[in-house]
Amino acid sequence: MNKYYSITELTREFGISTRTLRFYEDEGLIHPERRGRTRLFRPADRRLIQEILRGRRIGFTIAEIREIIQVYKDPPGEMGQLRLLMSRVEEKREELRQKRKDIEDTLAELDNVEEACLTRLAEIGVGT
Amino acid sequence: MNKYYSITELTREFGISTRTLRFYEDEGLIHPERRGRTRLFRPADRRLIQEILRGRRIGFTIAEIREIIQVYKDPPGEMGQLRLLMSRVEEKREELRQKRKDIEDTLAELDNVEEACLTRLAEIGVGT
DNA sequence: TTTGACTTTTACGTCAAGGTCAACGATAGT
DNA sequence: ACTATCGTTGACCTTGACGTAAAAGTCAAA
Repeated sequence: MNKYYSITELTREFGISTRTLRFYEDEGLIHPERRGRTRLFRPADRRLIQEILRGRRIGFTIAEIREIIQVYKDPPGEMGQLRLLMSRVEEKREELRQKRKDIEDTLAELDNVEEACLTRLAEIGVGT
Repeated sequence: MNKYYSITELTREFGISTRTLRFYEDEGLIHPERRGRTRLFRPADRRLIQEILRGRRIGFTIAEIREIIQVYKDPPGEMGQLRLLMSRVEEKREELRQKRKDIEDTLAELDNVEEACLTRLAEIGVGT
């Protein structure tokens, strides 16, 4: 069985362009199979793309995403490397926690904006 | 009294460049006062810059940030405009909620990475 | 067999968000 | 008077993440 996805199938599912997927391959993020020159994406490739897009949404660069992928498929074996990796992971987490806070603050602000809008609408409504 | 901040004072506080602040002025995000040609930033400007940087951290573009600022200083008075604004605000909120979820998922993943690292370190430690 | 939908590679274009550099003015310290 | 430090404008440069167009191959349906 082993279903394959075509490139446009995936671009449609994820709302991205073929250029983007080819670009991600050039950048070493994904490695779809080939039949002749044509790319064949397997479920694992699909899941990887989902993760890439998630990384993109939260503002990771291609380089950062590549790095995370590397860690997953090939965790370093040497001690110093491991420690280095861990400290970099901790940095990333701190950054993400900050970002989460930023988002929560902004969501709260947007609540205010919405309320102000509703008030304003009521005023106008009354005047009409 | 009415304290003023100099441009470098602010760049140091926020870890950004003078170019960035001047760029934000060109883009109409801030409007510091002037004494001659020199910019004078007031506390209100400073707070605005903080909000701009928060927007930047969560991935808003300059245009989006400008738009939000506009809403704050000049909420639309016309009904259709208000409805339009509210729907756009709701879109933004949905986007932010998605982003928050992405961040939480990624934080969970980074937990796993860290654990894997610790396990690996223990293995190496034992072998040493 | 021609049309249409899909695929490929190569290569130049674009856009946002600043970086960088030049050339200069104002002010303060030595 | 000289040097440092901080400020200005204006112009071009850079980087990341793709967009877009050209030229061509594959395959199924009409």
